[in-house]
Amino acid sequence: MNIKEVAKRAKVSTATVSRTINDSQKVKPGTAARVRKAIEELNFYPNTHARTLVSGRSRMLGLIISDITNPFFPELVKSFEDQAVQRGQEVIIGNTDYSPKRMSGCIRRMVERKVDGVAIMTSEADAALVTELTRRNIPTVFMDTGTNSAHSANIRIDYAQGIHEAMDHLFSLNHRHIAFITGPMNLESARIRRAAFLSGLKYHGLSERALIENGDHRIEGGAIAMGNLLALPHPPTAVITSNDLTAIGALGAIHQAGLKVPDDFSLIGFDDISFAHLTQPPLTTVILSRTQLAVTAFAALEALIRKEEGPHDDYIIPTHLVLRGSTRAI
Amino acid sequence: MNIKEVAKRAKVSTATVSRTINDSQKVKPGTAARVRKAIEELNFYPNTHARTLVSGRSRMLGLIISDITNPFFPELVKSFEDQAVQRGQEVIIGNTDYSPKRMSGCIRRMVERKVDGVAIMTSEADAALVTELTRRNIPTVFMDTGTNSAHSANIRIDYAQGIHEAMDHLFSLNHRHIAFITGPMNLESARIRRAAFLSGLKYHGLSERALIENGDHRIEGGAIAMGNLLALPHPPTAVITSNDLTAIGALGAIHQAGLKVPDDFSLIGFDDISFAHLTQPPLTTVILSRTQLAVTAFAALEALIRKEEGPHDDYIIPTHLVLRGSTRAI
DNA sequence: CTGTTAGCGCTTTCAT
DNA sequence: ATGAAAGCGCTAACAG
Repeated sequence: MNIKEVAKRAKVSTATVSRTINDSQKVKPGTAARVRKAIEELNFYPNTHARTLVSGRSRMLGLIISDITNPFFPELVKSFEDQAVQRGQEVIIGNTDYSPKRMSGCIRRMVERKVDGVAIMTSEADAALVTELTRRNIPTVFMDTGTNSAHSANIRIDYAQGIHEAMDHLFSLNHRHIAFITGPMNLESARIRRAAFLSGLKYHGLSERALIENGDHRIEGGAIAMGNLLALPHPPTAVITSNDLTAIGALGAIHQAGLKVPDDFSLIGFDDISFAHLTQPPLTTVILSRTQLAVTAFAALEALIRKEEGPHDDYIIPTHLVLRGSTRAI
Repeated sequence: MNIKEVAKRAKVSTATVSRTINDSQKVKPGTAARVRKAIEELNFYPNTHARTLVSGRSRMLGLIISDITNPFFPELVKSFEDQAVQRGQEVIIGNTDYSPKRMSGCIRRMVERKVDGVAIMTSEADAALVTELTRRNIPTVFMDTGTNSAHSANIRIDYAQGIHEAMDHLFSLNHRHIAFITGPMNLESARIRRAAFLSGLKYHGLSERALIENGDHRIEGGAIAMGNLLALPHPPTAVITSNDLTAIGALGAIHQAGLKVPDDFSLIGFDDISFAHLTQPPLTTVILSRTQLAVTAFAALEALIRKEEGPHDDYIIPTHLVLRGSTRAI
């Protein structure tokens, strides 16, 4: 079942069938209709691999993420795929599992499959591994890392805004002794959040009371860090965490200690993963819209693929505080 | 950059390069080494589309799921992809969003991309839509629906086992008034769970006290159903739900009413989504291993693709109760 | 063991 | 507006 059979049935050449499939203007409506009828009758689907081979465009996009089971990613993946499918593009996904080795494997797969572009949405991207892409001039979009160039774009996330909103909120609730639980310090994005906390403290004239514990962006780390905070002679009255998983761990530690949120502690997370509003109490947190991120990344990638030249706008994703039940005034 | 340039550089024919790439035995080690060196130096990656075109095999698999943001799926997707990547296969994912129309779109994409096989892991599969696959003799694996044939296999999930284990557990805890909150009754898998509850009741001689509320496999439905149960003159002492989301909704309703789990109610979920152990208290639930499901589906698909004839074994995934903190004796 | 060559199904000049 | 024909990069006979 191929274009030849369609051509035979419609009594035209394969070129005309091809033109019809590709909506070329130069086909007489009557002829096109005959071709379409034949396609319908034969249940013909064009072979994308043959098309790719000759056109050089695969209509496939790569999407590299850290781990689909990390609740940050599914929504991102879904929105990105929706965009792609709407435009007739396919998405192939790469899970790096936070490993540089697997990352380079992902990139290799993308190159082999001749993707038209790739979005690297991991927080731990390693610039060195991406040379394979740049060398081949494959359009690439990064999150948080990398720079804008002819074949790549960087989506910046404004972590600071959300953190500052969280601190303003806590400040207005009379909290003056606020702690921060970080993510892993080898992550650029975790360092940015930590820095935003520090600058917020400064803004409110609280710099001398900086209270920081290290977490790992996982539940366990949050629980341990919170334990340390609770053991302090003067524990903080409020805690901001580098992500929601950390906050969930902290919440557990607080409960474990027989204390309550928000009565004894105010707690604010970051990310707004889907489970954040299901905790007891529902977690006040900072939203980073994965949909917005996906839509922006896709648009940036498309622009790159279409080689839209000129200094494109900076892509930047805002973050915002969303109030739920885990904070209260003292 | 293609096989020709590699051939030129290694001073062999393209056929020899192809043989080397494909680990054909008929290449003299020395020649193979020279070819590999050239590949390395030129940074050559074979074009998969050309390979597909000539070999007829795309080394791509389709995986159709309902919705990647439904916590049931990410783990399934990850395990399936892991298997595939290990064997040099790519996975393209289709989200049906529970819509037959989108399902048929997914299938069309799979056919166009010439996938070697497809795993349909939605619970709401519509047999009619799949004819496109069967007509083209594309190996297909289903979950819960469909039958075993030359080009398709069915993975059965033993929902009843887990439900019965849950009921035995509750019975041993002296619960005699047990309710069940169902999923949407148009889902075969939800009907099976409901039937398992009924048969369990019968087994324990409790048939005359069947107490069933309808849910929708979402949080809201669970909350509403639990509200109805709480409003009863004689509320049950324990509740089993058709999935974890329903249990989380029920948990919220119980808390809302000022009651506690497991003190006032015992609660058991189903699925063991990743958040199930993060609730307060951690949810006792029935595990359906997504990893096992993915591994089995992948193996079944591979067997089909290799055309391993003969009446293959029935594929069946067990389910088991996992004890956590939401049940207690009365 | 290695080379030559005919396609795989499609798009795209170049003619007509 | 349509057709003929030359490849896209690779694999798989078939020859040697």
